[in-house]
Amino acid sequence: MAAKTRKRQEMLARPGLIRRRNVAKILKAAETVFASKGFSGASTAAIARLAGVPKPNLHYYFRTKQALYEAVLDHVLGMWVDAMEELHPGADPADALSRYVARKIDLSRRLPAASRLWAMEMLAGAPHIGGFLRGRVRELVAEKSALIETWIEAGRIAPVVPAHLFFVIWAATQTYADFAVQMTAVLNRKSLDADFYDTGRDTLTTLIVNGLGLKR
Amino acid sequence: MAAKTRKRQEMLARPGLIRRRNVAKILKAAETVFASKGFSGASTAAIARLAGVPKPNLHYYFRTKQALYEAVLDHVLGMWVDAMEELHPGADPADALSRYVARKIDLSRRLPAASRLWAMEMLAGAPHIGGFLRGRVRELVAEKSALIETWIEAGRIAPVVPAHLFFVIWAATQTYADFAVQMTAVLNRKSLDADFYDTGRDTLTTLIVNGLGLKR
DNA sequence: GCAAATCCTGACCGATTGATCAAGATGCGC
DNA sequence: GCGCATCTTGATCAATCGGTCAGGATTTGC
Repeated sequence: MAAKTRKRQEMLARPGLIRRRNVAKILKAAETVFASKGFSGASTAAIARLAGVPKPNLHYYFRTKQALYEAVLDHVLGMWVDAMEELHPGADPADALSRYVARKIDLSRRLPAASRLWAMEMLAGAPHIGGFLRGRVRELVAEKSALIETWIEAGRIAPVVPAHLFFVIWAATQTYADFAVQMTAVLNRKSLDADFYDTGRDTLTTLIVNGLGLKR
Repeated sequence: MAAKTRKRQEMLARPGLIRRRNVAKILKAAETVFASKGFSGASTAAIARLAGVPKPNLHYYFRTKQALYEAVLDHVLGMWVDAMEELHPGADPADALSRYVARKIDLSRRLPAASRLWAMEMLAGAPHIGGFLRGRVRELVAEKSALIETWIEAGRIAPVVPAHLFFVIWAATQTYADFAVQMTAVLNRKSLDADFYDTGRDTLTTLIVNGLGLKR
């Protein structure tokens, strides 16, 4: 039964050195272009140019612009969700929140395009990930909100509406990727170094930890 | 010398009831479309359709897409800058910061498209407002940062890097416009009512005021 | 009420869009 | 090194893009 020849779609997904290298190049370029121009504003020609491949070659690996976009999104959504696992039962509230903030800001520094693509999707009205938001993310937020509530009931942190706490954390960490251009412009810097992000992390952590009545 | 007929450009800027009404319709539609699709992704046809005017009519009032975009931006940039005036010497730190947060969140509720357009510009790399950021905004931030510093030196608020405090405030207030779609999806709500924004305002205000060692 | 200025719009333009295809080039299993 | 699968690419497609224009309709100033 282990057929020698599989279906077309599966074959296209099979390893193959050339394939993997080209797909990686295209995905990376696509993430950058989609993140700065949005889905409608991005052109497959621009992506192909940045990836260093002819346009028909891009369509050889990804049939449609939509398929390419969804492939890029998959990667981004995964990382976004995974980061929330820093908040888990048994962790010390101040520790867990600090770790989550640190991890989110680290993502903003190392992979800013991912954060920007997420933001771009939201600005566009989340037309491609509505189901994901109403499914996986909603469950995740419900679960983590319940955890925060237990901390509050146990008197370990000050009362707060968990969802809004998350909104603040998400916004204030992702801003270090999404609004990096504004930061460099306003501060008159050529680029943002590690110290800069560390200061951001410390500022936000202090506000949250002190704000929730915790001591560091 | 007060010529009866002025230059073409000035005449085009003259009042006129029909003109004002149509320009307003187009600007409003343009703000919405640019905010969700970005400059490159927005089509003049889509803007004209939403505004309820034929496409050539749109080009009658705004020669180019670029000119229309800049007209929309003007409006947005002005509001963004004005809000910062809540932070002024002589104000009580807790009061001033609370007011600024409240005003910014109020903007996010009442005029979300403006905030989204600002965010869209940043994601695109601020290609149209780089000069504005490095000029007016940089001055403004320097001025307000100096004010924060005086509060710190006077022992009225805990030490903090002013710029990063601003980054947190900007992000956590604008997120109520930029990421509203995510919020409705995650919380399973059809729309976000006034109570929702008030809770957000209170959450953020508490975090900042407590976080900076102030009592409410 | 009559000009002149303003406003409106169908038709149209070249450029760019996402996507396709045939045919050739290259890589790889055996 | 043969043969098949994979990869590459120039040429090309219809659709949409931003923008123009002529000329008719309407408003406005006097």
